[in-house]
Amino acid sequence: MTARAAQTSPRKRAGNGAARQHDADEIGLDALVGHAGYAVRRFQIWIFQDFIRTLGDVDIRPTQYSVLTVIGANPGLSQMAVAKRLGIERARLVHLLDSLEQRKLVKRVKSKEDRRSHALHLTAQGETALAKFKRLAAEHERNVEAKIGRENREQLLRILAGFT
Amino acid sequence: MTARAAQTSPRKRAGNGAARQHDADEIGLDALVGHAGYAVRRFQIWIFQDFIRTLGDVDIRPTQYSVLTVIGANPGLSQMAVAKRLGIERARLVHLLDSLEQRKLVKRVKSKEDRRSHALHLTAQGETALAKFKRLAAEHERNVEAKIGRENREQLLRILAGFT
DNA sequence: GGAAGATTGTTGTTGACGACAACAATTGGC
DNA sequence: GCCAATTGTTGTCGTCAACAACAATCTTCC
Repeated sequence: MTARAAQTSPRKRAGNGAARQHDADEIGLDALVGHAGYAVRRFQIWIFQDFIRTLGDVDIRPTQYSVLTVIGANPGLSQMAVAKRLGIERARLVHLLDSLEQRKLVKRVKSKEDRRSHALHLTAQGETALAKFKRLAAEHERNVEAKIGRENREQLLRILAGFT
Repeated sequence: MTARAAQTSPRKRAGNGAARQHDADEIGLDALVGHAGYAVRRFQIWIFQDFIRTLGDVDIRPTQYSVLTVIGANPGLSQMAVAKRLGIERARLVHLLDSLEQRKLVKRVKSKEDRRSHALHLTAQGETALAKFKRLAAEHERNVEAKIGRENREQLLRILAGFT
C-alpha cells in the first residue's frame, strides 16, 4: 500500500537511500501497466500451463493439439500448408510430425500430384485419440472461463478473432 | 469458399480421396476456433514481434524492458523480488541482468542489510535510456491500438488486469 | 526440350525462454 | 550454536522462433 502510494512520483530515486523492504506484492509495475503485451504474455503463460496440465495424462501440448486439429479437419494437407496456416516454421513442423508419427497419430503419405510434398492424414488411432483430446481441451476451456468469466472470455475471442 | 462449406461435416474424410488443392487461406481450423489459448498465442506473437521491431534500434526485448521498468520504478529491489514480481525464474534473471549490466544500464549493489542479496539500481545512463525506451514502447502501443482498435485494446487491458 | 529459378521437406545452428536441480554464502528460527 | 530456509549463481533439458543450407522436385521461360 505504501509502495503503491509512493509511485505517484516513480522517476525519483525514492528518497530513502537505505533500502526499504518491499513486501513482494506491493511492488509497482509503473509503465508496464497499460502495456497490452505484458498482460497478454502473462495470460498466455497461464493458459498454456493450464492446457498442458489438463492434457497432461495424454501428453499433448498446445502446438501438437493445433496440428492434429488442422489435419483432422483438412486431411491431405501438405506440411507447408499446415505450417502456413498455423504460423509454424516448416522446419519446426518436421519435428512435430516426427513425434506425432512415432506415436501413430499421424501418417505422411507421398503425394502423387507433387512428389516433393507429403499428404498428411490422421491414423484411425489418431482420430479416436483426437476425439479424446478435444474433450480434455474443452475441459481446459472451462477452466479459462472460470478464471476470467464467461463474458470476458467471449469478448476476448471476439477481439482476437482476426488473429486466428 | 468451397472448403469453408465442406467443413460443415468436419469429421468425415472429405469424400474426395484424391487430394484437392487447398488455397492456403481457406483451410479450416475446426476446434481451434473457440479456443482462447490459440487466439491469445497468435496475438502475443504478433505483439512481441511489433515490440521487438519498434524497439529494434535500441535493441531491447520485451523481457528486458519489463526488468528495466520495474527496477526504475522500485530502486533497490533484490533479484528475487524482481523475479517474483515479473514471474521470471531467478536463474533466468541472472543472465538478463548480466546483459543489462554489461550495457551499463543497471548496477548490482551489495546490500548491507542482507549480504546474500543485491540491490538493483538503474545507472544514470540507464535512466535516460529507459526514458527513450518508454517513448518507443508507447509508439508500439499505438501500433497495437491501430491493429485491434482503441476500444478493444482497453477492454483487453481490463479483462486481463488480474494477470499483471 | 532444356536451363534457370522457385518450392518442399529436411537438417542444422543460434538465441530467447521456462523449468528444474545443485551449490556456496548467508540469514533466521529455535 | 545448529539446522532449515533464502539468495544468487551455474548448469542441464526441452520448447520455440528465426535462419541458412541442401537435395529432390516442380514451374517458368526461352
